[in-house]
Amino acid sequence: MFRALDDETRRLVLDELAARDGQSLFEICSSLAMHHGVTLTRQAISQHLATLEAAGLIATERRGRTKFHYFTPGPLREITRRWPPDDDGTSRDPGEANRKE
Amino acid sequence: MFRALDDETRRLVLDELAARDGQSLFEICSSLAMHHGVTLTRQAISQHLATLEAAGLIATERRGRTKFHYFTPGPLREITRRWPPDDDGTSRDPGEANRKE
DNA sequence: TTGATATGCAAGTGCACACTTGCATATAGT
DNA sequence: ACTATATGCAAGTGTGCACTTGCATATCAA
Repeated sequence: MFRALDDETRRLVLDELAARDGQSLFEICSSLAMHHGVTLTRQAISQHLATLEAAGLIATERRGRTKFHYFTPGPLREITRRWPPDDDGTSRDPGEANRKE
Repeated sequence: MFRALDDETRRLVLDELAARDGQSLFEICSSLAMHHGVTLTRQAISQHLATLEAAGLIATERRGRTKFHYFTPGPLREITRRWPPDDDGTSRDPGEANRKE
């Protein structure tokens, strides 16, 4: 799952599906090219989709010769579950102790 | 940041610091060995800490010859900010429930 | 100073992954 | 049947990263 998120193309795919769910492979390809200037081959995107599906971040549904993809953000909750926000009770300090990057 | 999370050792480091904040490099090394059976060289852990610091996930404070490390989970919030929980119940994919894993 | 502690820098190795190319498979329309 | 559409499988390539080894630097105590 963390590995699936460690790729900007895959993160953009999630963005695209979050914006418009249920796209096919070709639709995702053109959407990525349109909105984000990603010019990868169809096979590359297909492999990314397989990775995302293996991570449980997207679900697929096959209808006829087309495969539709849906964003399933469930696994993302594992992150905040593992490292919950450091809420020490005090009001949220906008200063936020570290000021780098 | 996502790349920093894409490594089990680094995730365990975050777990360790979340459990006991302000550990030194050697303390982290022994903690990882004790609790998780991680037997890496000190330099390897040091490189991981540098990666985590570059990602803004930990902050360091040098006192004397010792460097203390603190967990700063702020950047993790970017994840839920980018893909907020899908709480609208209008999913149009029937049978979309996670059935894998 | 000498010696022990705690960390930093740099080069080398092996492997995993992103991407491509080429061919195969399945479905829909005529 | 034939053709176009939509996706899948498999092998090859290049690069980045995790980890190690070796040496250097900085701080504390005697």
